[in-house]
Amino acid sequence: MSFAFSLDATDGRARAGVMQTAHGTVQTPVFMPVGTAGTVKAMTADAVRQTGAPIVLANTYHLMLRPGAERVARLGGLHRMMDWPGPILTDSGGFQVMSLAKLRRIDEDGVTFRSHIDGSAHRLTPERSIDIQRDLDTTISMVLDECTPFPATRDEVRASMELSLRWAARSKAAFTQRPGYALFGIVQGGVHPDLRAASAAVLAGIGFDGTAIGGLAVGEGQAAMFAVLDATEPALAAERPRYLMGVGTPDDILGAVARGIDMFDCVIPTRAGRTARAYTRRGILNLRNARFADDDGPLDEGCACPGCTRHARAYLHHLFKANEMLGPMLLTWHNLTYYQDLTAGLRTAIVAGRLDTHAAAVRAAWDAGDTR
RNA sequence: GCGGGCGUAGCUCAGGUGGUAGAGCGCCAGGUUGUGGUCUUGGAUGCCGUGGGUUCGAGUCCCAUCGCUCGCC
Repeated sequence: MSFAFSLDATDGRARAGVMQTAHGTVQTPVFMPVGTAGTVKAMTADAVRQTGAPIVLANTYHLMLRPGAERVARLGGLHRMMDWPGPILTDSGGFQVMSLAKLRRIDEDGVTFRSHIDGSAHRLTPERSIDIQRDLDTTISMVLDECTPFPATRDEVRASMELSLRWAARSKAAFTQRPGYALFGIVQGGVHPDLRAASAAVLAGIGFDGTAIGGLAVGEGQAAMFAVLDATEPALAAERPRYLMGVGTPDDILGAVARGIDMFDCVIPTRAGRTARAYTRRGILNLRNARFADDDGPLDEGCACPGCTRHARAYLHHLFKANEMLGPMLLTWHNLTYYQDLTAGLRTAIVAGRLDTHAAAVRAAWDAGDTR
């Protein structure tokens, strides 16, 4: 079984595809739940499967610090540890080094940093990141990149992007091809269309199984993000999956799918689930709000998750007020189910050639608001 | 019955020498985009037990009273 991606249908620039991997098949557009530390927080692997998610994320930085990549390998790899036989994509660690590590120094060869957990010193290079991801037995590895801060001057963005491209080439060289496994490159270039296009062209020359777009949703705003996608998409090969890293809100996903993006990951549904925020067909609800104390109805009519079919809003409200862990569990389950339903609906609409009208209807329901 | 202590925000309590009240928690609401179940930003709330007195002015001083509490009988 070799890694493969093919398109079932297109609608404008939007695509409905299928990704074949060593660990299973993934239909796109797809939303990948984030399981940073080898767990989708508050969820059993079985629960994640029941939301419909075909693939999950894990993180190189976090797992190399704890429990350690070699230990994961000795214990049989991430799939076995997590009870997740399906595909796993791991972030390379570059983003976390920037956002979490205490002291960090970037040089041409890599990045030196201190653990945010215990202050211990570590070194991450493109080669080391790829080795770790192989130890983890991740299905889709990501090249080590530098997530360019925002805002930054054009010169800073260019220098950062070029460093990421050199690291991408080294990552490719360090990656061992195995059937059904993949390595994705990452486009950087800030909000500059020409830098984005140039970055994508270089990555295409190196040759990756898929292309990620990184460095977005970092404060530039949705309009600027969409402008970057518009500028980048023409430079991306049609026969490779495109992955918009770290994005985003349901509305971000609607707009990005229409602009030719196939894959997403984001902490929003899981983190929001832990903080009582529910994403529903009728918009966003904060279940801590007192207005739900006596609300006997379902959280989101039309959702088949346990929180919606077996409990009332009032119970979910109570769980959060009482700080009971079942609250985050049920709401994470719901939010992930909602995101899966959202992307599945987009896929169906693309296949039917009616993405625009479908997306308009989805947005109209959000705008109508919660009418209870 | 006698002696001591205490009664201030929903809760626990701060409020030298008198100048019309604060904190923490809770409550109400917001933020969170390649994850710290984290953190954070706002907001509302007081017959300062009650009744008198002194004073220009009392949560603060005086008297009485009610309630709670500890000890002794």
